[in-house]
Amino acid sequence: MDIAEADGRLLDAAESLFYEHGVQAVGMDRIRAASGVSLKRLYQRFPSKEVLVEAYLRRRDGRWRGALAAYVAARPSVAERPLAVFDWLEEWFGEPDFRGCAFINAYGELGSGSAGVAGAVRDHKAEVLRYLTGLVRAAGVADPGPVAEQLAVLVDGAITTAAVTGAADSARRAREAAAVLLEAAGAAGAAGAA
Amino acid sequence: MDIAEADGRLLDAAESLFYEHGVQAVGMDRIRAASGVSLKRLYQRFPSKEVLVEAYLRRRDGRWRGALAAYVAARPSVAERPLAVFDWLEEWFGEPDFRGCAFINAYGELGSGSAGVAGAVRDHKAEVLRYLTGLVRAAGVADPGPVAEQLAVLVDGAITTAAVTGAADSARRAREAAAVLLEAAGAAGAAGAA
DNA sequence: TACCCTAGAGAACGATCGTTCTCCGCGCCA
DNA sequence: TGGCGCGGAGAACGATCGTTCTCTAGGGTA
Repeated sequence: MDIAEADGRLLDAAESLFYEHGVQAVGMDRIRAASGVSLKRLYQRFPSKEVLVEAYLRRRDGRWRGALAAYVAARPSVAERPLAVFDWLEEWFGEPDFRGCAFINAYGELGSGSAGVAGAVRDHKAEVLRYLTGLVRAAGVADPGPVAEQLAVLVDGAITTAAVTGAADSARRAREAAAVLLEAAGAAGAAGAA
Repeated sequence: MDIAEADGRLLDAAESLFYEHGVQAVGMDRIRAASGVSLKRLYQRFPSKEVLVEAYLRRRDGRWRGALAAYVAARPSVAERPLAVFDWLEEWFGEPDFRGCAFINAYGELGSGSAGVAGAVRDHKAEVLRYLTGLVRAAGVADPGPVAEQLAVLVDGAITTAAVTGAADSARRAREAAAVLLEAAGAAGAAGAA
């Protein structure tokens, strides 16, 4: 097993275990068992649990935003794309292992004690906001910043609501709200389109 | 020290420590030290940590909603009250010990492992939604359910955004969004009022 | 064939956790 | 006054944590 594969297996195991059970509830030995990588190699690649947690969050950030962007980009109309974000959320909420936002969960658990984790979470939220701002601008809103911030609030709210209630309809409600906000802000006409 | 005072001191200590550092990062001995209540009494009143955590959440739920309702009820106009929720959030976000939603934090940390905690979190969110529904109805919206759900999403999103960014302006953005949504739903004229 | 470096398996270590137990001193009732 | 029970302080216990160490086996090089 080369280094790249060991890293991948470690991060895969870390992601599924940390996300499902929380960070503190999962010991390093459990990651070793799930990954099949020895403890020695684990500590060679990630010299502490905190480093591994931050690496898990940063890789998940890239993948999560990549999957979202790929889904949204498939919509031909730029006016629909901001709303497509919420369609993607609804699909995500329906997945059986959905358990809320990994970044908010990690921040609530460790944010006050780990600067690295807090930084990864802040970076993720900032990137999402940047991405939403681009979508809103492309949809024809002259001043996209405020609306994008509103959409970001709706995204986070929909995620946490779905996590707690276990139902996916918060995505629908957030989508309807986003449509109203976009229309009020002067976006091109697709607001409200199914 | 009688039982009521011991309970109060234990829950006070649990609330400030659990909320600031997370549940798993705080040991029972630290709660004993902060409360001044002996470990023996602690376990007489709360026979396990999980029971204490759930009691902490349920007491916080009552106080949190009580403080919100008191603030909102001071607004003379029922049409303004749904928006006053976000004014209260903005004040809360500015407090130095603000660290996000205690319920979402606890759920992310323990939700998959503790049915009692998960139930307390779900009950809290359901009560908040019930309260918002009443406010929206009183503001003159004929079908308050969907709008109240949207406001609940905005509330949760504003809280988590404020927690991660450390800035209180997500409350303003959420308030503006709520005003647009209420007006679109046919609420009485105060929407958008400062 | 003899040697060395690496990696794996898992024991070991010190710390800390939730929980229980021991011991002691103080206040109440006869 | 003497005994009794309750509560406080904190040691103790077993488990588990993050991290390191030991031991051993195997493969590449002279």
